[in-house]
Amino acid sequence: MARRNTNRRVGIADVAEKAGVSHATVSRVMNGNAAVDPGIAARVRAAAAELKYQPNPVGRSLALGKTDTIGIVVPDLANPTFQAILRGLSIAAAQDGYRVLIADSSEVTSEEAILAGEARRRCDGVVLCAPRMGDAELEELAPTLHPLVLINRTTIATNTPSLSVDYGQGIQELAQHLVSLGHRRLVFLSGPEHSASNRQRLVGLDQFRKEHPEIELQMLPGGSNFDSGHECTDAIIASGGTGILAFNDLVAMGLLSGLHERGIRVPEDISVTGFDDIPFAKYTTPPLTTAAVPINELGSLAWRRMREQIQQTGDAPAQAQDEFSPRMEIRKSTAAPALKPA
Amino acid sequence: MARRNTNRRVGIADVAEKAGVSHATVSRVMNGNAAVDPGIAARVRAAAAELKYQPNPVGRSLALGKTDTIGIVVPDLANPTFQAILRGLSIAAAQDGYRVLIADSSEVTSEEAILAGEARRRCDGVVLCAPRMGDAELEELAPTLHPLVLINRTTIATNTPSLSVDYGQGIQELAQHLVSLGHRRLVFLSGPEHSASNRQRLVGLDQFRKEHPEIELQMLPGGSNFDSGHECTDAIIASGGTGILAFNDLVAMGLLSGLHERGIRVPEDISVTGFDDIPFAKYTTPPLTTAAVPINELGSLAWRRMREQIQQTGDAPAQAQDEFSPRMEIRKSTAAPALKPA
DNA sequence: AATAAGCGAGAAAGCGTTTTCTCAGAGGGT
DNA sequence: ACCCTCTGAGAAAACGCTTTCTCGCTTATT
Repeated sequence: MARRNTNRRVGIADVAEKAGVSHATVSRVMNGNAAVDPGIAARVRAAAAELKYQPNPVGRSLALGKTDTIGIVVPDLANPTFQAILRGLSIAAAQDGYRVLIADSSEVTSEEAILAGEARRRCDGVVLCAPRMGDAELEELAPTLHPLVLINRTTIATNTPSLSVDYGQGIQELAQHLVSLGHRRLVFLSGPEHSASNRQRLVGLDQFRKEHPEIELQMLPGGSNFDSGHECTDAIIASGGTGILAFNDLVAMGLLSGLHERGIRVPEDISVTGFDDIPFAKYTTPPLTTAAVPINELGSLAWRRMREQIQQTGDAPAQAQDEFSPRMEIRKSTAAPALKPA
Repeated sequence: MARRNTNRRVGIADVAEKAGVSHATVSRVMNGNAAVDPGIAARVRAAAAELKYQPNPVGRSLALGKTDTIGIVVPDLANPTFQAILRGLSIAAAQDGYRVLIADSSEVTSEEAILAGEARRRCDGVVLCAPRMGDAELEELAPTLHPLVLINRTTIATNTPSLSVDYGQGIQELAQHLVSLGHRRLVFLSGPEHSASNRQRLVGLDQFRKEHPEIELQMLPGGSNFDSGHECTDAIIASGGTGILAFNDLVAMGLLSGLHERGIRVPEDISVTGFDDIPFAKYTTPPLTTAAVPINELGSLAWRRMREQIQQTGDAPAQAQDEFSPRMEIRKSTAAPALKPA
């Protein structure tokens, strides 16, 4: 067996011995499950206090079949959006006595299922945040993860609660905003290939194209962070576009920085929009026009949906599908273009 | 006992039965600990694969006495500095097969010890990040947390590995920078009362005062986030200071925003400095002069120090005390004051 | 007063692993 | 041919807890 009971941490047996009762009774007192003689209960509590006894959560988890922990897997912990979700989730869960275990897939699609599975085995449930995996894989994985909440992704077959944002609508509104300012040549700096929210933006922009055939709209491959925005600077300049729709605020900020380095003024020469409205978006130079996603609510709502499943006594699921609409935040990074288009 | 073994997840017993061996043998095969007949091993592996067997980590943890998880407790998960540390820690730990459990004390000092204790019981070690608790309490708590790594805090009696930043030196350099620009009336917007790094800044500023008796240096109570910086705007204006040393970048950004609302120009009317150099500091309006802390290294180094303790076979500790010096980042939020002081 | 009912505490099983202990059988040495 | 050693697999204990089961004791009922 494992380590011999040399200088072991104080366990239930120690308390039982000190109080002169069986460990079953100690357990009963600590959990208040069954009726225990008040005198004995007091003796047990005194012994526990004196020994500073704290139940071992691992033993407890094994016996109870629950860990009071949920896992969250995110594609990139450096992204403020995911940080905010994590924070909201953690705080909400803590209020109900749950902890959160984190897993960062670092945008490595093939790792997601493994990380999620591992997390699920250690936890009572999993929040899968913006998974990059394919629909088929997700569909197959979802049931095995069961108390599962999806963020920025939905399943069809398996009825899993999900939280989503209407990125398609948001990007259309941003494009519309640029057009109404007078822009005629737009560029979309797309996000990670496997990002579902990126696909939603693309679908939204297709719709936009249909409604505005007169507007030129280019697509440029990008990424999801500062650096990818920064790296796109020259491609953006070469594109001749005057209204740039960045995949998110981070990309927009990287681009802002790159344009500044090249001496190109925003918004005088080029207008730039972000997406998400991360807390810093209003502090950029210039403050960023963006579509605000309620990132603070996302985390806490994810916990609520998770809790509903965990507490569920086993009957009707009634899985909620929550959808949020982004809210336009018009700031200083967008303005009418200086030159009339051809 | 707990739930009856109704439709249970597949366990080691199922694999054993399918392979026609005892579960002890299955365990041996899965862990490769003892010699097992190659034929039997193959049979076991086939059975495990067919049943998609994955060992239950909780049972494993109980038997092994380890969870392959470490905890981190931070005062505020909304702070990008702690987010960066968390991220660095998580990624580094993941590389060695460890996960991280998070606990956010929300700046409630009295919660820290409890959260840390709980985390320690569930995990193989704890990283205590910028704890706000008193020295006495920390000294007392440290041994009970044992595989422990401290960030922004040290212990004297108990020899615990710690990572610290020389905030005292950093704040002096920032003050010196303002003075060399011509500022004569400085204001320090102090941080959370119980923050050790705030105390270090105060000590550094005391030193600064001795070396520059001609400079007026006021202290104003503040906080550690956007809002506290924002709320201080009027007090800052009333102070008459021209060079403002904010507790950190977040406070500085809040102040920037407040000053902008009042129509006060930075750096023309007032110069502002931050601290930490969070990723967004270079994108503020104007870009923030600050003292850069190597936040990316902090997390990964914390893991290295933790791993050293976990792997330690029990002999000589040799606990490392790492100290970093902040690096000045002079940007656009500081400039020579417009008016000569009286 | 005798029996039923009820309360409460100990014994023991069970949660899912790992690991020691034990022992059967194979193989080699004398 | 016999005994000893060695390999390797099963039995069982251990990890630390919760909870069912069981049973002794007290109290109420007729």
